[in-house]
Amino acid sequence: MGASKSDSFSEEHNEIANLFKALSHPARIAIVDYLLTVDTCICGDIVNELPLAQPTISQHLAALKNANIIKGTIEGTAICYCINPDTIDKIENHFGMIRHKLKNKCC
Amino acid sequence: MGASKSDSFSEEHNEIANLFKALSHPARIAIVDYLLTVDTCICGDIVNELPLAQPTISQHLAALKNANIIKGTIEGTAICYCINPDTIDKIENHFGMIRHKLKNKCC
DNA sequence: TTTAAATATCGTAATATTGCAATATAAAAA
DNA sequence: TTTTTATATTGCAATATTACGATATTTAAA
Repeated sequence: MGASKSDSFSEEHNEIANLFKALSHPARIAIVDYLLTVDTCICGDIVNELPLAQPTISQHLAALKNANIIKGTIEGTAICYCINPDTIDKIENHFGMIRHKLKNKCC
Repeated sequence: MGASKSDSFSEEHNEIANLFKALSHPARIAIVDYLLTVDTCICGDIVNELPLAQPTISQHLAALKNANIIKGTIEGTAICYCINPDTIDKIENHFGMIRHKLKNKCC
């Protein structure tokens, strides 16, 4: 075996796990952080910010985009990426649920 | 290569990425969900709830414990796991930061 | 049209994760 | 002490992720 048995779990559990997986690498956290720090929607200068080669960063951006955590629009030869607030909301709501359920617990 | 270049990233980025990695599998999401649903701190009956073998669940529990997302206390031959609210706080604070930084952005 | 710039994709090697059978460990019960 | 119960660890096979050089693609500039 080795593959994750995603078929055995609920759609919701798979969905939220995939969001976390998209955020489970320091480079992708750094990309999100950088997108939040720069004032405008920025483009490929992320390559200059991170100690990774351009194809690697492109892959990480694709992973974030695939999970809807960022969105990008074509701008000449560049692509302008920015955070997708809707997905941030979705994750925050999940923690809201956790927080709510934790209220009546023993720990 | 293949290994993550964690040395190249900040301590903080690695730490938050590790928290997300611990939550990046549907089985571990299901475990957290179950721990939140059951009224008391529960023990090994998670094995009966999930479509995975006991050693696999033990591994997932170890991953969650290693990330401080759950904590466990020995109770006879059983171990009583429950959510660690402090770590939930830590993750929520991260999203609070994101939310705050998003306020002044263009997207 | 040719060149330059920015990003994506392909191919591949190295490493990590996932899952489970078999086995070990540890404490309660008989 | 022996057995049972609950959990952890080991070893291994299958799959996924990470990283990057080489190359493709696409659009602006010359």
